[in-house]
Amino acid sequence: MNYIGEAAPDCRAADAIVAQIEQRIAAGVLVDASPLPSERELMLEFGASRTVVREAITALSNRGLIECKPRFRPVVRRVGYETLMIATGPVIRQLLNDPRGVKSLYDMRVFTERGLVRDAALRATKSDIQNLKAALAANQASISDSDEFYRTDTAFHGTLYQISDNPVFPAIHQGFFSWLAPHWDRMQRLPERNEQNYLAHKTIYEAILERDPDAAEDALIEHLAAAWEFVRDTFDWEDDATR
Amino acid sequence: MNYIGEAAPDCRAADAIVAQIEQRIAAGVLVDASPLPSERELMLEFGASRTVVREAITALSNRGLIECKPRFRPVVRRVGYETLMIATGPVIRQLLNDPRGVKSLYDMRVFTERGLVRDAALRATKSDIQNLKAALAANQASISDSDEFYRTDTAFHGTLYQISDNPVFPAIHQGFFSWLAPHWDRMQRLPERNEQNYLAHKTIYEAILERDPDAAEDALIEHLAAAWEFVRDTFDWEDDATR
DNA sequence: ACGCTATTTTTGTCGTACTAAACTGAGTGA
DNA sequence: TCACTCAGTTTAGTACGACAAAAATAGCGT
Repeated sequence: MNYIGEAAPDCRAADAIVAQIEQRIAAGVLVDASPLPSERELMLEFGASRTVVREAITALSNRGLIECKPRFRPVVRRVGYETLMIATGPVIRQLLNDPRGVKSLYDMRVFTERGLVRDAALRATKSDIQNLKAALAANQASISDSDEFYRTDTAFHGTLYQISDNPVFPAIHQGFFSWLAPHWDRMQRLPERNEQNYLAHKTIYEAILERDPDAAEDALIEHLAAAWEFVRDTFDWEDDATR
Repeated sequence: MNYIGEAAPDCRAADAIVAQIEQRIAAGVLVDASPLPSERELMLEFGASRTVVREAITALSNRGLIECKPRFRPVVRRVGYETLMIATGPVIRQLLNDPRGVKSLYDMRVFTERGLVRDAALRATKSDIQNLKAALAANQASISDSDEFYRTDTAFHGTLYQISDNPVFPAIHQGFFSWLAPHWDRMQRLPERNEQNYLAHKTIYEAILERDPDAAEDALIEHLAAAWEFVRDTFDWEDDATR
């Protein structure tokens, strides 16, 4: 069995072109945000037919390395960790068709944030804490406006993802947010629930302030468990534990 | 701004076909491991040219929803969490061109396993512990055979990923393993290092046995930090902190 | 120098054709 | 009867040409 991300020994002509272009993007020959050469140029350059060139382009597009607007030139996009989320998007959407997929993903989120708040409690800098405080204040200020509260809620959690200096985390936050959003949009939002969530955030914040990772983790678990109860009702899962 | 995993209002004909086929796979009309209809059939069915059909097929292939061997019929593959890793593979490879990418990913692994060992210490069942014990024994038995040790080492960590009942974790383990493997292959392996790693595994195991999450986490951190020191040397990073 | 229009590219899609490989079934031999 | 071989058929991979529509560009007029 091969590795997961492998390429079989190139049998398709397009794969070779894909590899070449990938390399050029990595090497910086093709600069970020600049358009790809036209298909004809690529044909000449690689000595392939337009069919193959176009196939390569779609492949690169699906991999998230270039951005293809319908009738425009493809644009090179230097890969960042957001690109990961683009590539995973379609698959995730498939997985979320099954409510269990939503649960699994949500559990992943809980797992991640548990680790994050622990780390925050242990290693948050002054500036981190200031950011958290600001996010919390914004959160409190918007309790009565459910839409705005949703945004500041997300932002508060996002701040947690930024405390770690690992650039992967903000991308993951973006991913969780956009994947789970459709399900959260269906949840009814009420000021009293907002209040409850705000208080949970506050508890987490204070635990971080007191450098108490266990308390922070417990508060987060309780917070997200409560939130899950709100969301689970929006599913029309027919409780088919069989399938 | 759109969601991350969205599809723009279909302007490309292929996208419509992709969506249709995606839906059929999700609905179970196209069964797992069964071949896709031939391109001609799809042409007739969707009233599109072969070009478009083929484009849709490559897209599905890149998304990991079907498996395309060079001259064979594409095979439907019901998406699981491994599919995620397939989709992310190419992007990850790009990110790993930069040593900082390797570091970020490795840190993600450390972060993940820290949470996993904590959970294991708190919630591992008898059967989990038995699995860990077996993995540890296999690990010990292969200290002198570096190749075999590498396998059992990976398996030991993999056991940690399986303790959580979340199916995402085993997939993540597969991902970490295959992405980081190329770098680890370059690391020289010596029996004494194997011994050292085995002892670290044993410490982790014992901490889990004693239901001590902090000790387990600390042992894991130390273990992976030491392993990182071994790997970092294999990079030819010119210490360009500028870029 | 600026805005509008006409011309040229370029992309998206279609059709056809040809090659080589995989699939199918009939026929042959043990 | 079964397995095996070999031709014929189907299909994927690739190439070439064509055309409409949209974008990019050049040219024109003011």
